[in-house]
Amino acid sequence: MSSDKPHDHEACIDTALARARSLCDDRSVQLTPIREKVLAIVWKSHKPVGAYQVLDELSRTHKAARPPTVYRALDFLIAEGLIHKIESLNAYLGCGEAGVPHTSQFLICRDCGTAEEIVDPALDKALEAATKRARFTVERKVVEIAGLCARCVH
Amino acid sequence: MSSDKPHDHEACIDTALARARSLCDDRSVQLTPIREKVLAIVWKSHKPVGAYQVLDELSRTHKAARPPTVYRALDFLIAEGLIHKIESLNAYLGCGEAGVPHTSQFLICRDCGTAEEIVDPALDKALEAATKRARFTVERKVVEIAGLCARCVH
DNA sequence: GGCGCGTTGTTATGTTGTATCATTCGAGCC
DNA sequence: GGCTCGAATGATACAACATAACAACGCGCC
Repeated sequence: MSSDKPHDHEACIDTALARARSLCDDRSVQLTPIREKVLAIVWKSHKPVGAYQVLDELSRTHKAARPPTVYRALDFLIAEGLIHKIESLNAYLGCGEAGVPHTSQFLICRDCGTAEEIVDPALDKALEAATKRARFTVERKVVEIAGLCARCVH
Repeated sequence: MSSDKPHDHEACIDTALARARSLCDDRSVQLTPIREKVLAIVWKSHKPVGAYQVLDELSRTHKAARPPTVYRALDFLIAEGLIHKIESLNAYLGCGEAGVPHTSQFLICRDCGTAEEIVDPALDKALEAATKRARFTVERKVVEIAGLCARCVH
């Protein structure tokens, strides 16, 4: 997230969950309790979360949870565009633009650990131009910028 | 690589190794036999290579090789800018622009497996503008586009 | 000769992700 | 009611990727 002031993160989670429920309903796919719980865990912060960290949390309420439980839920959520995988961290992050077509670009702070999803049409355009020039058919874009966010650079 | 015609890959490897030797010499760092061998293995193709695949190859001539052997060599080569890590594949690729400051952007074909390193000033500029706007201090950029290359799309 | 430092050897372990098959459960149908 | 089918989950095992920690070696240098 980009706000410089603290935000009501409970509301933030609630919004994300409500939107997820609505989207899954529209698409006639099942946001099961496990999937919803995993989504909530990922949304607990704006920091990318590892799959085994999700597993730890999930285990508290769901003793049967095993790695495949988590990975299946994560795969579902990614397929539905509700979360993103941060490749450079092997971690997962709630998508703030779920349901809106967009490409994912991230600013990841190595100090506070937060990852901000940015939407930059100019960057998209540059990417498109570059791939078109190479006659490359794009299926997936990974843009992950690591460094220090505005708050941590001081 | 971007050429549509086959190229002399032996020459390609030789060039990369020669440049690496020259750069390491300039910098007074040691391109030891293990490191050079690992670099040669990575350069055997223009496809990203996994660390354990490197280990398999290295083991043929170097029986003592273990995971740390390989990862130390890879870390050295990355630090010297001689190879890149492709985060979305957990694999490593020879850098065609070693010694020249540049940001790494890759077009990765899911069909033939080749990864082409592109240099696109417009893309760089867009990235810079986006991060500047967010007052984000960049340390590392990961741009990896997956899809189908011009040869495989047909 | 002994010290410091960079490199490699060695063993063990940590972290991330999948394969495979069994089981459950609800919707639609006869 | 009993069937079947498919989606989701349970359960076990394993594969793939990466690092920790300490020992040993070799070489330049005082």
